[in-house]
Amino acid sequence: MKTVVCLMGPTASGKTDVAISLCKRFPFDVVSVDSALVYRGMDIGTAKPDAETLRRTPHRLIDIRDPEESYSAGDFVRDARAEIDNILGSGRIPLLVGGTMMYFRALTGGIAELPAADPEIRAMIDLDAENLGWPALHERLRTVDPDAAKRIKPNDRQRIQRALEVYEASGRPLSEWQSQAGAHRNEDLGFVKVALQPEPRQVLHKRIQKRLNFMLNNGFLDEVKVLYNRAGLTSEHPSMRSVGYRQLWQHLDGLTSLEEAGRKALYATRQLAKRQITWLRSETGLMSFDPLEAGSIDAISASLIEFLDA
RNA sequence: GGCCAGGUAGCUCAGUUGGUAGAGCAGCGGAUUGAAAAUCCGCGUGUCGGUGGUUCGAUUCCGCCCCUGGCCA
Repeated sequence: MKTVVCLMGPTASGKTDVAISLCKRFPFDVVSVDSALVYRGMDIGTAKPDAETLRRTPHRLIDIRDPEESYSAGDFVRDARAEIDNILGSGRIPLLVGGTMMYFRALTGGIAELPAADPEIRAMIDLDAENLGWPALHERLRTVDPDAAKRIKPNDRQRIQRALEVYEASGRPLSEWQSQAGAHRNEDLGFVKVALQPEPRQVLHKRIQKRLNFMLNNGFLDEVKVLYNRAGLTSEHPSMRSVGYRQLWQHLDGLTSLEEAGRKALYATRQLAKRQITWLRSETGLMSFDPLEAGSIDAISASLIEFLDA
């Protein structure tokens, strides 16, 4: 069984620094697990490692999409598996680093084979939702896929839409697809999971604030302006719904002051961190470390050596 | 100094014809199967500025005091 190391943690927990340190001690090659770092031209607001860092410590699955394109958990599982095989094939060890917990979950726990997203079907569902409201579409879902309707809340537009989309695209309910024995389980890989969890929460909040201020003082708004001025890009694109970008876009739309946009971006980042921490709590077999504690790198290294020798 | 408005949750505010109070935001907990930095679900955290009075009972009515903002001096 081949070992793959996962380094997970909430935003601003210092994952990149830890990854770089670990790369100096082990024959690791880094794969990014981040739904926002995949986009080109989104550098400052995503806290993407800078060019010099990437030159010294290459990260795979960064800058692989245009912001007008979308990327999905399914795409990630396919891409990540290819990169992992690549790294293993060269005799090195994959280090998966990131904060997109659903990507980790999909990779390590498997993800069902499903029809891909279909923009036309989504547009039609959006139109229906505008006329009827999401709870009505939830009722529609109940008739075609009662199991999914039971699971999905009447206001959860994204999941209602996805479930209806799958049914309309394939004629089979989402629940049926998902109950098929999990494809892409990657059971031939041994995932070693390391989590970075700074304590207490307030410390993470301070780091988030400091980092956001730094971004705003170092060209974040200009970066968003460039994206804002692109003819084909809208606030509806998944890339532009990212934390920070969304709020600054609203400011450029004249809906909020810059100050308010900054405040809202701060709130959104904290809430993101909270959701990431919730994912981590439900993760099993995790080795947790506080990255802000002295000697944490040594502690992580010591724990990893056991697994890497085996 | 005088007059007026206000002082209620971390913030912005609502409210109680007298029976110790509730929204939004923030925060906290949870869910999470091709948009996941997304999308949802749940939870009110409080000397109602202070003090004295009236009252069975005062955050609410009255007096005094303190604080903030505005107007007049």
